[in-house]
Amino acid sequence: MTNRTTEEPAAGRRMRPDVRRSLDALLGAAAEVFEAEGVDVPVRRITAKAGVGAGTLYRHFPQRSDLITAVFRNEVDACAAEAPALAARYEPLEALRRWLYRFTRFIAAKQGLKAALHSGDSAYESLPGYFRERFVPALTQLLDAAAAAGDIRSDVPPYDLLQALGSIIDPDDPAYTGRMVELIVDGLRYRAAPGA
Amino acid sequence: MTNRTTEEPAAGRRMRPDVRRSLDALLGAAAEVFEAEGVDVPVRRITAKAGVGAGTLYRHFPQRSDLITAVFRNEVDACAAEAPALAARYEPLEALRRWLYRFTRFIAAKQGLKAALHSGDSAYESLPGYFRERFVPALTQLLDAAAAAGDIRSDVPPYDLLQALGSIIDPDDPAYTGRMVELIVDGLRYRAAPGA
DNA sequence: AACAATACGGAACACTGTTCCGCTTTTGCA
DNA sequence: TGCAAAAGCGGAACAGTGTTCCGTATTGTT
Repeated sequence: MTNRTTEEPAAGRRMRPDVRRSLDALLGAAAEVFEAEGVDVPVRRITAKAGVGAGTLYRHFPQRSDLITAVFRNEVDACAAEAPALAARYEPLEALRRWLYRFTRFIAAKQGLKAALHSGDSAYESLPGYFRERFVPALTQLLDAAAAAGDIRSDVPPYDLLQALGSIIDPDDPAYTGRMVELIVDGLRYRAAPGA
Repeated sequence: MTNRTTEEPAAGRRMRPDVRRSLDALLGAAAEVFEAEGVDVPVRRITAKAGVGAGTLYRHFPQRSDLITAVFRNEVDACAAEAPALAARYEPLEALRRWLYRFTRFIAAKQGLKAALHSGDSAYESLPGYFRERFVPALTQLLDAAAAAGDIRSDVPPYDLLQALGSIIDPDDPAYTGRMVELIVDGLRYRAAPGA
């Protein structure tokens, strides 16, 4: 895997080769280190692995969260993209349930990501924005379909659910996480408008 | 308020007066600083306010969480103690709902406490233990009563609920928090065993 | 080939939590 | 009461963090 960065050459200008090298090295190193040790890893470990100075990292990623979103962008998109696929293959309620599981597994797999999302630390400020932007439309589609089918209520804001599930998730206890997904789905079903 | 520490003189021995002085100063300073700036405040701020050295703090509270539990002990107990009171005054389901609100408000009021509870940081290890020990019995009573009345299902572990609510709470958005409490209560009602 | 613009590396800084130790206070005992 | 031993104290010192800054190296342009 050549690991080319997806970063756009700002304003049409070609990217300097040394910039591309550092960027690729940083993203590659960060991906490996995040996977192994979580997103809370010290910056020095990333720069060392990338063979790059601290200044280089901060010029490209002024906020820590910029690096994280860059690293996880593809996987976030993939998770969001599964919503339409599930909606096509399953009944509305079942599609919703499956995607919620998929979502929890995604967050749980990224060590420390959950804490970063909800830390309130200003270094992670831009992180929820990207997640919201991608996941809300995906979930909205599933909720609308299930509500139209009369399976669930329609007055719960999608972002509420993402926020709530994203907080609840315990990466070390998938069984507990699963029980809570079911409990919340049941909560959605409690006041379903019958028929469609 | 004289702010005498509640710490027991270990093994019956009387407490040295200088120990009592440092302990009281630390607990008083920590309480004020936690209130104003949250539990994540640097230790130096606490020791400075208490007029005490760092060594003194660490001898009395080897873990950061020891200081936090000591400071919040009374309030935790007060919150737990409201469960029986509510159970006596309201219908089972209403008592449960009210206590859950009370619980969320308690956690939300303590800046940074929520993050500390779920941070996974070893410095906060002993924190969930105390909370669990106090809150689980309180909540169990309410859940059992509501289940016996046929209002809610009976297969949800109390600690699951505490954990889930404790994570969901957003101190800056009480409305959202309230919606989630209601959603979870509805989830509990969805599979209620009818009658009692 | 020479120059300007850009980016690089890593030392330096500021701020954490935590440990360690010389000194002071208190206690127990004669 | 006087005095040695024990216990506790304060704060300097250490280690590890994120972040900035700047002299040097690389690249694009003429």
